[in-house]
Amino acid sequence: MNIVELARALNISTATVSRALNNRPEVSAGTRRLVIAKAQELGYSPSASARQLVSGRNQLIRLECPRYPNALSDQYLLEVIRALEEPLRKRGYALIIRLDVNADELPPAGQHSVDGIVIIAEPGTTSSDIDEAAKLGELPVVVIGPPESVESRYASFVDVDTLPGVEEALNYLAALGHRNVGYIGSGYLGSLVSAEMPKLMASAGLDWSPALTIEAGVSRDDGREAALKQLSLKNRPTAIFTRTDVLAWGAMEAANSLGLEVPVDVSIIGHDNIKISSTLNPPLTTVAINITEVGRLAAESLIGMIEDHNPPSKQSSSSHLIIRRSCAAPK
Amino acid sequence: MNIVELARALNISTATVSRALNNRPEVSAGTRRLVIAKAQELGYSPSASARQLVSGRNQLIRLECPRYPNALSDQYLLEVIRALEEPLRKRGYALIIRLDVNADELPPAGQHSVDGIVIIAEPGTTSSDIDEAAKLGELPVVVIGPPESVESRYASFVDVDTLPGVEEALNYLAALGHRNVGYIGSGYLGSLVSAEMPKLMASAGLDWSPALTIEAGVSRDDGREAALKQLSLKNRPTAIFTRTDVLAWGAMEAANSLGLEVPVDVSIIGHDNIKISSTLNPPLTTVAINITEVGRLAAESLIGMIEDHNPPSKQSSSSHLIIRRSCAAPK
DNA sequence: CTGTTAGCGCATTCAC
DNA sequence: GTGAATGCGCTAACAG
Repeated sequence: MNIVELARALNISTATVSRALNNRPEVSAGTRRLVIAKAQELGYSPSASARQLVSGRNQLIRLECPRYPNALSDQYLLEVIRALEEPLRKRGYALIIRLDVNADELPPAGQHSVDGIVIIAEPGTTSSDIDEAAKLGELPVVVIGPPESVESRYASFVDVDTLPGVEEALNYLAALGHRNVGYIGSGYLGSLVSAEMPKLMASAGLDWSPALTIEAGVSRDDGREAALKQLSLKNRPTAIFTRTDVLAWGAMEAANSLGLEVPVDVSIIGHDNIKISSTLNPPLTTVAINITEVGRLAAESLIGMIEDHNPPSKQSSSSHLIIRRSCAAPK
Repeated sequence: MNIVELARALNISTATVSRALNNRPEVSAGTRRLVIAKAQELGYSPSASARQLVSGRNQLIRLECPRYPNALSDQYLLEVIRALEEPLRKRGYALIIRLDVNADELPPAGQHSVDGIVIIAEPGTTSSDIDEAAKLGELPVVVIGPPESVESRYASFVDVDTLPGVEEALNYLAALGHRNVGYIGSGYLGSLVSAEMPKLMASAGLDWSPALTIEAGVSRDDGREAALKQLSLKNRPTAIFTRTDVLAWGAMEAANSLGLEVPVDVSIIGHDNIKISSTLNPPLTTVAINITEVGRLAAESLIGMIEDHNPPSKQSSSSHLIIRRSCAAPK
């Protein structure tokens, strides 16, 4: 069933059918109703490729994901995929997934053409990666969660403004009576949170010290090792804030292995509110980012760039503290 | 840069260019080299939609994933995606992801046309779902991990032959000296493993009893509850075999909460070898399925159906036991 | 082995 | 407000 058959069944021209189906203003309401009804009746569905051939668009979005090093980041990745896929699908776009992208294996041919690209940034993502993907503005691109240093005039950015949630977390710790709080970072170069930590801790009324700051990495093991170091200090922290829930999980294990009970002996706060965090023992108090919102913002800005030629934008999705049971007043 | 410009730059016809680029036999080797070199030089990449319009193919594969209920199944899902995407990409196919498919929201229009479909089966998948997706044989379909009862003449199937690994696991338990072994199933209706369990246990020399068999579900909580029941029995099992690692994880928690130490007081064997299983405490002995192989088999059979019109096939990827530290001789 | 040509299904001019 | 005609880039027949 193609547009010609549809038009013939209606005794009108293909041009009118096309206009009716594409919500063009130059068609009478009556004709449009007829066309739509008949299309439904006959089960007509337009050929994406023919449309693309003539219009240049193909309703395809590519998602580029870096290789993350461990299980839980994978889960986070899947949530992002979900959060993106749904709004895009509702707008008629399909998501092509490209996992584990390596710059070295990009056969310029063989690339499917797409209407836009979503790039999930990783620590190694650079500004020129972005510019290249955007082909200097020819192709709409939105970047999710870029490192601070990454910029591009050609792409939209959706980042996660973690600061409000982090502030909330530190204030909460201070309110519980903590002073001596450790920080375990994820090792992102130039991470805003890490950079701001001294200031943030100070304004929450906490003591910050370099000895209690470790840029660990992203895995549970990284978190465990870092926490092990901090908790073995003679002036050990009464609470630990970690840059990710995965690190927090590792920190919990470290505490347990040292015979310390969470939250009685040490409080732990994570960041990301990944699914598993509520099932840890004890359930992890954590800074929640709204991944669904991230996906929605990314999808909307991308569609805006594609359909309305919106200029690149910068948006943030915010964060807040979710209090569960991994924090208590210090002994 | 399109095929016409490329042809003009070479002073040959577009037909020859097309043939050279598509590895057709009717082209001289010299011409082919020239064409390929020039194409690279000029950065020519063919338009997928133009190609699809005339050839009917578009090098697109759709992956349909059901909504899984918990975090770890998500991780398993992502591994499958990885395992599929890589071989497909190498063959020039792109993967469209469709998450959380619900039968109720399939607008027949708006579906992107694809060359083939991969369906990850869930407990609720039925034979007619498959037939429908395959459009009675018009569209190549491969189903990964179907429930036993699902069949279709129109689709290929890749399932995970878990039996060898399960046998290995039970024999291992028997060799350690266990007799009284609990089984926690995932609740799949008509699951082969569950159905075969009495026989499998018997042939391993273990005692099977209905009281020690629970079809729990898929979540960690399900596993914990089921194990709690089994371990509270007065004649409690000295070992538990679970249908998934997630269930095993829950079972470990149950044991711990009862003051039982794994593996000293109770041995636990899981199934799936998901990433996290090696990081549990103790590291989980488990039956490993080869997800990468599953993805490869699925990709290959799908491409075979598409490109060589192979008939639907049935394949299995096998399994084997990975011994870590969650099992010991019974006290 | 290579060239010529005819569409694939659609959106879009330009007429009317 | 509608119809006729054109061409997007490519592959497949058919000729040579």
